[in-house]
Amino acid sequence: MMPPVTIKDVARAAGVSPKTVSRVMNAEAHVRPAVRDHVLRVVAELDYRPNAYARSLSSSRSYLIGLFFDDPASGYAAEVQLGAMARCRHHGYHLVVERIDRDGPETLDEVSRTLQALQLAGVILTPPICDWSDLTDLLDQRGIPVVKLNSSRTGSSAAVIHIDDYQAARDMTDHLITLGHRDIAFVQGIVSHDAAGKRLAGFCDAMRCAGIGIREAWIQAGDFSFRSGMAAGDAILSTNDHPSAVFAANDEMALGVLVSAAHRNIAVPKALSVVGFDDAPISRMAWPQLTTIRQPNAVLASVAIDILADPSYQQAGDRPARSVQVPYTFIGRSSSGPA
Amino acid sequence: MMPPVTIKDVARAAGVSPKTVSRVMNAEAHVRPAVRDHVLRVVAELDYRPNAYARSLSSSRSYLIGLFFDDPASGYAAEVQLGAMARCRHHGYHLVVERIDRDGPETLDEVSRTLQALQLAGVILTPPICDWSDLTDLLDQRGIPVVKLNSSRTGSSAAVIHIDDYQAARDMTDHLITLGHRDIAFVQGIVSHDAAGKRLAGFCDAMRCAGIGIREAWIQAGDFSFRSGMAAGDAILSTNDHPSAVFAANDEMALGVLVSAAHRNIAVPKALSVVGFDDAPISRMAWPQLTTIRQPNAVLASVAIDILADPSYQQAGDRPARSVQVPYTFIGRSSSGPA
DNA sequence: CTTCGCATTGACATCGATGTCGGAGTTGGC
DNA sequence: GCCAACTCCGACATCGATGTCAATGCGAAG
Repeated sequence: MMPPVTIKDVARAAGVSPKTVSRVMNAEAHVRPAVRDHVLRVVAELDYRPNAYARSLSSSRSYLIGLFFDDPASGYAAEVQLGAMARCRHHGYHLVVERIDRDGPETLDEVSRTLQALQLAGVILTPPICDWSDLTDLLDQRGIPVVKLNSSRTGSSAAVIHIDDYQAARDMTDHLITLGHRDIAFVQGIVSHDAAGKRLAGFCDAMRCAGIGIREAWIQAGDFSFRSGMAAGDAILSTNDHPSAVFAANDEMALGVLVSAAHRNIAVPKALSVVGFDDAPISRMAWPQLTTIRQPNAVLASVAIDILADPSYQQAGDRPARSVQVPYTFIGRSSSGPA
Repeated sequence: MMPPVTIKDVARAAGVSPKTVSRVMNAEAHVRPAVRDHVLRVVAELDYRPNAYARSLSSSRSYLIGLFFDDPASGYAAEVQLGAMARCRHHGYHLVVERIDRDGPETLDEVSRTLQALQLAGVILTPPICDWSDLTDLLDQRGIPVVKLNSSRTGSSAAVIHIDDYQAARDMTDHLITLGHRDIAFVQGIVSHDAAGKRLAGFCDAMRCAGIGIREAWIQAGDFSFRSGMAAGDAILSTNDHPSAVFAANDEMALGVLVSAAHRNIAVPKALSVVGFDDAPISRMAWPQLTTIRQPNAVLASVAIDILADPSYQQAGDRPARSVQVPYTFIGRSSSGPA
């Protein structure tokens, strides 16, 4: 438990000034290769690690990136976190995770406090809070770089990273149509989410292009939760002429539909095909396993970190409005079958 | 995007010295109530928030607490995080989440770098890494306060927080026995986990106390994963004289058993009772819903934060070896029924 | 009325790094 | 052979807070 090694210790041991050590640590130009190597050797020898606080204080940069969630208890959040963490480490950043409760009375104040206290180098916003304008305004106003995941709504100066939800939903719908289904129900997510809207649109357009009518009663509301999926399933499956397939806008709701079907002894996929979206871990724990769309959330998060860690993106002012689209994958499993 | 308000600004506006403002912000003694109130008013007016980096640098305290995970993608991790975050906010701390890959070649080095760079005020360790001695040694050596969750192994100077896994497993086993089951199988977790061992012991003792023999083949290995639960289910249920109940050491594995049973058209709970442990979110998404033991992970995490935030616990040296036990709850749902 | 003690306050150094700037040494073009 | 330009490096101030310590003011004790 000796006091940590400081830059002065290194400087003394290497016979140079602290400033030179600093230059070496930051890979700046104008250091003779011989000196650089020598310093690096001493650094390795003493196992010197610059103090992030001191660095931040003097350079007014930060080595902390914020990851803001509304619901950190979802598999989605976990996946994003994993991807972000791995990439952070690569860039020498660390991840500060905060729960943002949109309905909490003091949430904005808390965020404000966090921002000023930690001077975050950037923030990653996930749905649904990425579309909360009070929050994005606050971040903009402080000039903090922001990347939004799973939302293609640019609006503010934030970068956005997403998959092509619209096309993915079309693909999935086409999958069902190709299997011979014509009576297809859809369980919506929270319609104010950008992605949820795109998924619904993809479904509708696929149906329209195939010349299949959409029955009003078969478009059910939902909020991405298991419970709402079950309720939707109950509504859809309660009559005798239920559809032959249900497309839920995410896996949790699909699971709800699955349970609702089990409740009624409707065999899946024999009497009913159920498909989801996201490829959440639970989609493999269901019975039968869910056909779904793999949304590579960890990859989305890595890309977000890459953007935030990019020095050219750190400058305040006019950040380029970037929009990155990441490819998705169709995952065929056993919950869908021929009509 | 004006520069942030500093302590000097407040001092000037209030007509006092920065030091006095500092005293007020830290609730130190020796400030006249009138002055204190006045300063607080100015602080509120200017919306001043002390810079955490500067604070840490000068006081060599830290406002960051580390939360270390092996597998951040589990529901368990999410729950812990939520509890920890809420409590951190209450104490004015922030949570830095790091994934610790025990098998990664440079993991210890990474951790070491993080520790020195961030000077964490404390670290929360979750299973299984809470029992990784190389890691705990590293933390001890740096004098960083540690709290371990879900492990009652004290060993080092760390505090431990856990439920009574042994008694909970006995309760659950008694529940099955009371329902009339005598042929009961058990799916183990990773035996090196402290909690997993306790759960097995609880099961065995409950059986022994009831005078019921344990069949060797019905104690199956597992690693807490869904997949391993399914494999265990396959092994247990493949013969015609399968047990009438299966107790899995966590919910994910119980779900695996459930799927294995569905695969064989064994009706649950009619022909087979399946119970789990943890009350993970998925336990409610299963069909039928799982009977389980609620382990209040968020509460465990809050307690951990309370301990770490306790100033008396911050001092290096001889920390009291604390061990806190938190109550669990039996949750009866529909996956278990009379034999 | 003096003196001691305590509560209150501020001046100044400090934490560990980086920004600025200027000086010394080198190169190169004329 | 001289001046410009450039490379390399260190002295010093600075970031925004807190620790230390001395100065001040006040009431109570002598």
